[in-house]
Formats: sequence, structure tokens, C-alpha cells
Amino acid sequence: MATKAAAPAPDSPPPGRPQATRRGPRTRQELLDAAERVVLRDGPSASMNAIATEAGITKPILYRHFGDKAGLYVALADRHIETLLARLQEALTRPATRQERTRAAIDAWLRLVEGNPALYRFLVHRGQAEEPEVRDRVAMFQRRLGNALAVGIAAELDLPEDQWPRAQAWAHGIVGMVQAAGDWWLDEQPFGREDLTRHLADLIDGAYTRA
Amino acid sequence: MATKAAAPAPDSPPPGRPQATRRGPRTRQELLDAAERVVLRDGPSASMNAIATEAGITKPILYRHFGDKAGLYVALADRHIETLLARLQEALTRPATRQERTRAAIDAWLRLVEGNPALYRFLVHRGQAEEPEVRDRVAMFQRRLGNALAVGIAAELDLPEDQWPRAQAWAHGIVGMVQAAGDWWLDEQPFGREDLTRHLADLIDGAYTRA
DNA sequence: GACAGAAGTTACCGCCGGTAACACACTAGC
DNA sequence: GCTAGTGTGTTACCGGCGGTAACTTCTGTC
Repeated sequence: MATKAAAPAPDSPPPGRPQATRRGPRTRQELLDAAERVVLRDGPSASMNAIATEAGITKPILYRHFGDKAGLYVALADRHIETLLARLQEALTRPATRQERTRAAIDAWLRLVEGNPALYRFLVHRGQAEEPEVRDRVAMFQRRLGNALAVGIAAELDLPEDQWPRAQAWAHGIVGMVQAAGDWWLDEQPFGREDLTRHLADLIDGAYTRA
Repeated sequence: MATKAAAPAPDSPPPGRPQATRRGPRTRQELLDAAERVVLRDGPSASMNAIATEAGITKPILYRHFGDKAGLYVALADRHIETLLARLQEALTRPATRQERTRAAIDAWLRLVEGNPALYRFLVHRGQAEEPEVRDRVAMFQRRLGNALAVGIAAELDLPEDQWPRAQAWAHGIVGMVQAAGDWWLDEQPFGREDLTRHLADLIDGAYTRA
């Protein structure tokens, strides 16, 4: 009974949450918007106090809404991760040639990198501090992405089941490849996005061709 | 005069440091050993107090030796990064076939991943909290690695100068690829290290072959 | 109008990174 | 032998963090 309001709704809001929009002066969405503003401005080390101030409230409300800092960050990440994953899925299953699918998926990723670097760094990169919950969430996102890509590769190459581990290794490697190349490119910007897309697609196509 | 002993030796110890071993009861090396023990046990969120206790001393001594937490972590990382980088350089310039060099470099990396996962995570992965100094150091390590690999690729393929950006994109991508695949493999362990080495080398060789 | 309950506040806790100020050893010079 | 100086170590503190308890509105309902 000591922690009466400790576990009110750490993750139930997304599914149900009918009363949040009732007469509440501040919607969960508004809080997330404010949090995103601060995190994108101050980096992932933004304090809960700063976020609360930006939202025009005080700390305990944030904690009532999101449980703890990790909960807030996870909610923040989830808003974008799902849409990004959907966009990548669409690119990967688009009815087109294999090369075009590859290029479309890489381009979708790089568009996020280029369009909102701060958001990209928050979502994908290290930077979520040591919060293990958030780390796991981001790792899970990359893992899901890799697994989806592995299925696509196995289908693409018509691999027999005993070759699936190879497809998985490739898939998770390719995810990391695009990410790392995007990081480097974001810093150096030695050429346009289209060029990087083409270079990376070339690399992957080479592997496909030889497989 | 307020901070009389604030800037005694934040980074001068590595080069000179003749008096540290004079009659000092505790060597810088011993402190780093203790710090490494704690970090590898508790993760990168280990507190300075815990490290000091492990070393049998108290906090201010740590701060006199390393300046701040980032300085300690950088010193900790540097001990291993240089040797790892040298090992990779050796594999990349070894007199052998291109395939063998590729495999040797990947294998050197994966041996570290397999042999000491905690150290690997500390060195390469996210996890150094938000300390930007340490983040930069690790990023710089990967960047150096990618640049060295880019030179190797350009030489390997005899690329004209106007094609160097492509080699760079590939190099930084490949570094991320091996790292991400290694992460995934470390968690799932669906097959032996040699298999992963072979799969990744195949992917890269395919690109080479088609280039 | 009394009441349930959500929204919001102040004020606190323990811990963290980091620092100031002081105490002890040891060696050097007279 | 005594003092001065320097490096090693300590205790005790600071501001700020994440997180919580306890209290105060404010709002709508019967």
C-alpha cells in the first residue's frame, strides 16, 4: 500500500485509455509532444523536470502517466518505430524488381536519417542512457527488422530451410550496414542521399548475384 | 586558486608519468584493473564509488587520476581499442588472398565478441551512458576502422580516385554489418563462429566480385 | 450540496558525479 | 632532528538527478 499510484498505467494507455481524452486538461499525446520537443532539443539526457516544465506541469504527473523515465522514452520511441517499420515493410514487399525493393528500403531509412537526425539518433542510436528497458526496446526494433529482412532474403533467393541461418546472418548484418553507413554519411555528407542508396544497394546486389 | 588540484594530470599519465610508479602504493594500472572488474561486472552504469571501493580507495583519488568519469572510461577503452585495431590492421594487410584477409579480419572481431562479451559491449556498443566524451571516443574508433578499411577496399579493387566515396560507403557499412551481425549472433548463437565468419565473408566477396 | 476521483502541487528521499578541505606519510635539505 | 614540501588518502559536503508520499485543488455526478 506504500506505492498506491505506482502502477496505474505504465503501458495500458495505448490499448484502452478511454478516459484520457475525457476532460483531462492534458492529453497523453500533448505530454509526448512536449517530451519529444525537449528530447530533440537537449538530447536523451533531458531531465524529467525539464520535460515536465516544457509541458507546463510538474514531475509527478509524468510519472503517473508513464511510470518512469524508461516508460516515457519507450512511449516516445514507439510512436515512430511502428510507422518506420511499416514503411520499411512496404518497401520490402513492394511489387517491383529486387533491386528496386532494395533501393526503396534503404532510401526509406536514409530519408529518416536525413530528414530528422535528432529523432533518428534518439530512436536508433545509442544515447538512451543506461535505461535497459529502452535499450531493449530499440534492440528489439532492430531485431524485428532483421528478422523480417531475413524472411525476405530467404524468399528472394529461394533458400532451402537449412540455409536460413545464412539469410539471418546476412539480414542482421545488412541492417547494421545501412545504419552504420547512414551514421557515417550523416556526419560527413560527402555526397547526396541517392548516391549512398545506390552504393549500398550495389553492395547487397553483389551478394545476391553471387549467392 | 580554488581548484588547486583540479587539473593535475587528466591525460598526461599515458605519455610521461614517471612518478606514478615511484613509491605510490597504487598504480594507475591497478586502478584501471579494478575499474575494469567493476564495469565488466556491473555494466557501464557502475558508480565511481563502487569502482573506488573495488580498488580499495575512495572517490577523490579516482578523480585525481582520471579527471572525471569520462576520463576513466576513455582510459579503460583505450587499453583495448588500440590492440584490437592493430589486430584488425594486421589481418587486413596480411599477405594472403583477398578472401583470406576478409575472413581473418572478421574472425578477429568475432573472437573478441565471443571471448569477452562484456568487454565487447563496453568497448563497442552503446552503454557508456550519455557521457559524450566516451561516445565520441568509441565512434572515433569505428570511424578509424572504417577509414582504414576504405583505403584497403580502394586498393583491393584498384578504384580510381573518383570512386573513393563508394569505397568509404562500403567500408563504413561493412564495419556496421560485422558489428550488428556479431550482436545478433552473440544473443542467438544459432551456429558456430566459423559459420558466421564464412557467411559474412561470402556477402562481402559477392560485392567485391561484382564490383 | 456532498462526494468520488482525477489533476496537480510541494516537499521530501537516496544516490549520483564531482569538489573542497583537511590528515597522514615520506623524502630532502639544513 | 626538525622543518618544508609533495603526493596519498580521507571525510564531508554540493547541486541535481530519478522517483515518491502526502496534500490540495478542481470537476463532474447523484
